[in-house]
Amino acid sequence: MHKLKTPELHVECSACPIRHRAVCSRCESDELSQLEEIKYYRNFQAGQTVVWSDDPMDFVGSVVSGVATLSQTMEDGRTQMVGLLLPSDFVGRPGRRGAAYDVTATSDLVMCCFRKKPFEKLMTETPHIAQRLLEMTLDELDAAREWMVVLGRKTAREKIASLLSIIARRYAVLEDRQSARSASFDLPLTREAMADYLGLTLETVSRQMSALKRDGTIILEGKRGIVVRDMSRLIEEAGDDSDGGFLV
Amino acid sequence: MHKLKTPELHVECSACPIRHRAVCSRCESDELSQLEEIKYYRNFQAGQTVVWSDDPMDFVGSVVSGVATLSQTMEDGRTQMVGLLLPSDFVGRPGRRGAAYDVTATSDLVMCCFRKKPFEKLMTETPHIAQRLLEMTLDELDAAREWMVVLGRKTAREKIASLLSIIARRYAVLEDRQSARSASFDLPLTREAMADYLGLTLETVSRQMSALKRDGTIILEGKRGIVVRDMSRLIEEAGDDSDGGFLV
DNA sequence: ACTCTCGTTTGATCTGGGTCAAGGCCGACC
DNA sequence: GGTCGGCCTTGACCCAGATCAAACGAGAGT
Repeated sequence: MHKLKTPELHVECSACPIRHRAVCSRCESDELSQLEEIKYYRNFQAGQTVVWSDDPMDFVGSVVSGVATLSQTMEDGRTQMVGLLLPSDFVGRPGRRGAAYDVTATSDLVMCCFRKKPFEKLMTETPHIAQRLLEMTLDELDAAREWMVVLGRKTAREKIASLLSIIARRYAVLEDRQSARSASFDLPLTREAMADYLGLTLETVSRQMSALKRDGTIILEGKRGIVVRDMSRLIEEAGDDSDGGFLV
Repeated sequence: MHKLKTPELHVECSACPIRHRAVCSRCESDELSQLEEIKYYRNFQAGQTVVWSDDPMDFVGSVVSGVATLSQTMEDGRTQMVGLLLPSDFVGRPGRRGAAYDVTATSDLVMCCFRKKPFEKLMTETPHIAQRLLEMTLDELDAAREWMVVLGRKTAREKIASLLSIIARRYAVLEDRQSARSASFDLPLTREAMADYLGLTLETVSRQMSALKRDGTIILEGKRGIVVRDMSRLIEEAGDDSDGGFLV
C-alpha cells in the first residue's frame, strides 16, 4: 500500500493491481512509466452505471475505493449479481470485446483505469503481467465457484451469513485487522442488491437480517452500519465448508 | 483436430488445449517438443475420483474423452458441482497448491496430463502459453458466472433445460454440427449428478425430465440417450438471456 | 431363472421462501 | 414543518420444490 504521485488527483491507490500486485511485486521501473502514461482515474456516484453488458468497454481497471457490482439480467427482469467488486478488485477482460455484465457503482466509486488497447499491448510485451492477471482470474474463478455453492445449496440464513462474512473478511484484510474477533463495516448494498447477490427476494433478506439481529449475531447501526459481535459465530451460521475460504 | 503420434497410446488428442489451442494456434515447434517430453495420458473408469479437493495435484491437463465433474461438498454432505469437464476442457491451477475441488470421472475418461512443475516452468518461459491460459480461464469464469444466474434465478424446469442445452451445444461444437436443428447425445450424468449441478434434488430432476419428455421437447433413448427435437425450443425453455451464451 | 444392486420414476405430504399488501423510517426538497 | 419518494420491515398466505416412501427396470452375478 503506497501513495501514488499523481498529484493532480491525490488518490491513494492502495488497489491498482497492475502497479501494486503485478508490477510492484517485481518492481521494474520501465513498466511503471509505461503504465503511468496510459493510466487515469474515474469517479462514479452511487447508483451510476459504469458499463452496460454489451458496451464495448474500452478500458480495464481496478477499484480504488467504493463498491461496484457485476450483474446480469434476464429479459423478464430477474437479475443475478455475479460479482462484487471491492477495493483492489480488477475489472475487465483483456482480449475480450464487450463487458458481458452490467457494472454498477453501489456507493461512490473511484476506479483506476487503463485504456484497453495499450494495456493489452503492454500485456503481450510483459510476460509477468499476463501471469499476474492469470493469477487474479484464478482467484475470481475460485470465488465464483465458492459462490455457486452458496447459491445452489445454502439456506436463506446461511446465504446472508455467508455474504456478511465475506464482506467482513474482505474489509478486515484491507484494513489489516484480520485477527479481530469482532468486525464492523458499512454494508454498501441495498436489501435488493443483497437479494440479487443471494438469489433471494428482498423481503427474505430483510427477514433474515432481522433474525440475525434478534438473536444477537449482528447489530445494525443505522441503515448500513453492521457490527459483527463474533466472527466465528457468523462463519458458523454460514455453514461454511472449507473454513470459509477466501471468497470474492 | 489432429492425430497425435504417441503410438504407445493410440489416443486421438482432439482436446489438448496446450497443443491444440495454445501451441497449435501458433505452431512453434520447439515448444511442441518440450511439451511432448512432459506429457502423458491417464485413464479413469466411470465413478473414479481423479483428485480429492485437498490433494496436492501435481499435474495439469485436459480432457481428451469422457466427462468429469468438479464438485465441492459441505461437511453435512450437501454437494454442489461447480464445473463440468467435457472433452477439450482444461483442469488444473498452474501456480496453485491443491486441487480445491473434487474431480470425478462420471464416465470413462481419458486425460492428457502434464507434470505441473515443468509445465509451470514452460509457462513462464513461453509468454503466449500464459496468455492462452488466461484466455481459457476467462472463458471458465464466464461459464461459472452464467451458471450463477441459473442457480440463483431459474426455475427447476429452466435449470434442466439450461443444462441440456449447454451440453448439447458443447457436443455440437465438438462434432461440428452446430447448425443442426435437432441434437442427440449421451448424457453422461446420473440424475443425482444433474441435481448436484443444478442445486436441486434428484427427484425434482427426474420429474422435470419426465415433464420435458411428456410434452415432446426431448426424447429419452434408454437411460442415457437424449434426443432434442428442436434446439431453439429447448433454449427457449431455458429462459435464456444473452441468447444462451457459450456456457461451460 | 432368480435375486441383488443401483439408478430411476412416481406419489403424497410438508415447508422455506416467494408473493402480495400494508405500514414505518428518514432524509430531501418545498 | 409537511409531505414526498426511497428504502426497509412485518404480516398473511401460497406454491415450487424438498422430503419421505414405495416400487420399477435393467444389467450383473450365481
